[in-house]
Amino acid sequence: MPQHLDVNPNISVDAVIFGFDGEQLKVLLIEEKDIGQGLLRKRLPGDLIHRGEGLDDAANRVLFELASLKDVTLKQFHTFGDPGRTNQAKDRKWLELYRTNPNERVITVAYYALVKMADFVPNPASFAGEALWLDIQEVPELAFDHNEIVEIALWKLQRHFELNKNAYELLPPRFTLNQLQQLHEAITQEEFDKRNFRKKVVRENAVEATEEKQEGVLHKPARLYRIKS
Amino acid sequence: MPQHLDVNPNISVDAVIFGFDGEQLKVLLIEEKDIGQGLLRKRLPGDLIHRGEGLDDAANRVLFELASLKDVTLKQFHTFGDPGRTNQAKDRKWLELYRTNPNERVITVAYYALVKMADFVPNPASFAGEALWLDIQEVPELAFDHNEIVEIALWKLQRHFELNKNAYELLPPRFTLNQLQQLHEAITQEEFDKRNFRKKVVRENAVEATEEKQEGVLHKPARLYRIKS
DNA sequence: GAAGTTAGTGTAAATAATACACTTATTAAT
DNA sequence: ATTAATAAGTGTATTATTTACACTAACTTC
Repeated sequence: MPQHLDVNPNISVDAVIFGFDGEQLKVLLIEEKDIGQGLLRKRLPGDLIHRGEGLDDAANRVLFELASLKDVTLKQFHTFGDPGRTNQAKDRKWLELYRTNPNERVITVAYYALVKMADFVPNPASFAGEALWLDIQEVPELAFDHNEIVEIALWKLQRHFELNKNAYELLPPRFTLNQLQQLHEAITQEEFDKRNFRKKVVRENAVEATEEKQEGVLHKPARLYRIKS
Repeated sequence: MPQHLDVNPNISVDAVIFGFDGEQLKVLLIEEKDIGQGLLRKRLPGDLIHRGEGLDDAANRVLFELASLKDVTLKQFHTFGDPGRTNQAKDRKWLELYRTNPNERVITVAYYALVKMADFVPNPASFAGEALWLDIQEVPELAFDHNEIVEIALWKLQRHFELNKNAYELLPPRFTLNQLQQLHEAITQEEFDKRNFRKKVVRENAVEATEEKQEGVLHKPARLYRIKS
């Protein structure tokens, strides 16, 4: 992470990117390269903002730089500003290595987004390390307060998911109603009745059936649906 | 507004405080003293944060300093960080007078809260100016991007009002069902049917009738209710 | 053709939402 | 005392939404 001269040392942005692999809700993390200091930790994609850079712009820039993701609809959901949030012992070494002033207090404006996992092309040659998807259930200890940020992002996502029609971001262009249901279940952490779920989908009138069917499955193939334009 | 040495010049907090007078939703604004420079403008209560001060703490401090309000449940709702948000011509003079570095870019973390208007004791002797309630419909042009901040605060309030059971913050300890209805109408900007509204209130089971009645009204007096403990 | 697997479908009951009009209790004026 | 004015308080029928629940159909592999 090169240090720009025109960086604002007190303000960063972080992004919690959710993906869905058909079964589990995933979150995109950056695993830093081991630079021979016993430093190998995972964190959210994020960085200090530049002077004169808008917050949304910074979030989009960072996401592109660290994960080659573009044109993602990011939603700002909370700003984390506890004065001790970057003062834990586990983060000390990293700060000393990468920050010109490791004691500077940093607040971070956090965003979340839903993306189709297929849109994400991992970029292992990045200077910052490797980006990877992890199951939301299996997120290890992260840098700084990033575990808390993920938790709150998930909570906000669950809270706003019904209203938020861009849920389809997470699905391929053609999908089965079961995939749609599994997505809802993965996000809300609830189970729904198949028939009732389908009734609701029909009522909401946002998807339409195609003539296509699943192929290569070892059971009755499901009809494929798409989003109504 | 005295300038502390230990201020963070890039980060502020602002608070949108909603009150209800029985008819209209109000917002609490600070009207600055005319210091003989043709400067007499209204703004939200807010200020730069101190170094090492948490965001929530800063919001509570500012609210106490500017409006003597204490123990208010503040909800952080958005962070405004457009690089041009403090660069409008209308704000130039003020920045030059009050800020050691008027060109510094400032992001602001915004909070909102609902308060009983009776809890607010105006504090006209404040160095910063006078605090006053204005109808949400009649908010004039404010400093910086504060009109936008009020608008978004209102939108969030409307969005989260149903869920948010602390609506009763805005009512006196004993209230009529009509007052409760008017409050809902003031916030949602919709009208409800009296009978249906009462049915819903009964279903939600959050209030109970007392033996007391309104006094001194020139019509059938309404029964007074209170929040169930 | 049998076994295994997921797809796909309907109905009844309970709850919630909506639309709508008259009587009652109080005060002020005569 | 009577009346006028005002907001309080109350019920019912209709429609929409939510919930609970079990069997047959289509495809693959052996």
